[in-house]
Amino acid sequence: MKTEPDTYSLDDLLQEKNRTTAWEGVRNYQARNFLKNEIQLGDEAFFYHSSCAIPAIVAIVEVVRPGYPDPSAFDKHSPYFDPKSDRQKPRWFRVDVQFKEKLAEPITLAQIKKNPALNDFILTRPGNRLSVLPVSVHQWQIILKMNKLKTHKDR
DNA sequence: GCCAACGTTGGC
DNA sequence: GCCAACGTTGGC
Repeated sequence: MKTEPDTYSLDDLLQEKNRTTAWEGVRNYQARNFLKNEIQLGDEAFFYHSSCAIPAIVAIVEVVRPGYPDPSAFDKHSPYFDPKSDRQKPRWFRVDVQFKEKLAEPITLAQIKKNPALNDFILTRPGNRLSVLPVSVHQWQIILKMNKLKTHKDR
């Protein structure tokens, strides 16, 4: 799951109540379908910083509430407002995620690109613009092996 | 700031 | 349903 740290960073997540946030504002149908149909309660996800100096995976989060309608689409004052989404037939969905672990060191996009075992990873495919994208179990394990985890559960 | 790649819109 | 124009994403 990608986020621009200037807009919402890992530090922001860590300051939330229960270190939990609603992953709202996704306005891409393919990403929406992952949020709505694919993501299960208890799934883990990488928390990725994009559009910044060093794009990288910085943490792991856990889905604590699976897909449900994104109310920011109904809010005229939200930057994510979409007049074409109505409450009877919501167009956009979100999930809630909770902080789980912070990586001891970020796994950078550059590192991921250099790893031939991750050639099929959607993140590194040219022109990829999905803000929510699937990671196979195999890819997940390869990426985790690229770095040691340091937990911050007791902070 | 540039620009490639892609998604969305809307006329036809 | 096609496709040109436009907007957005996101690495560099």
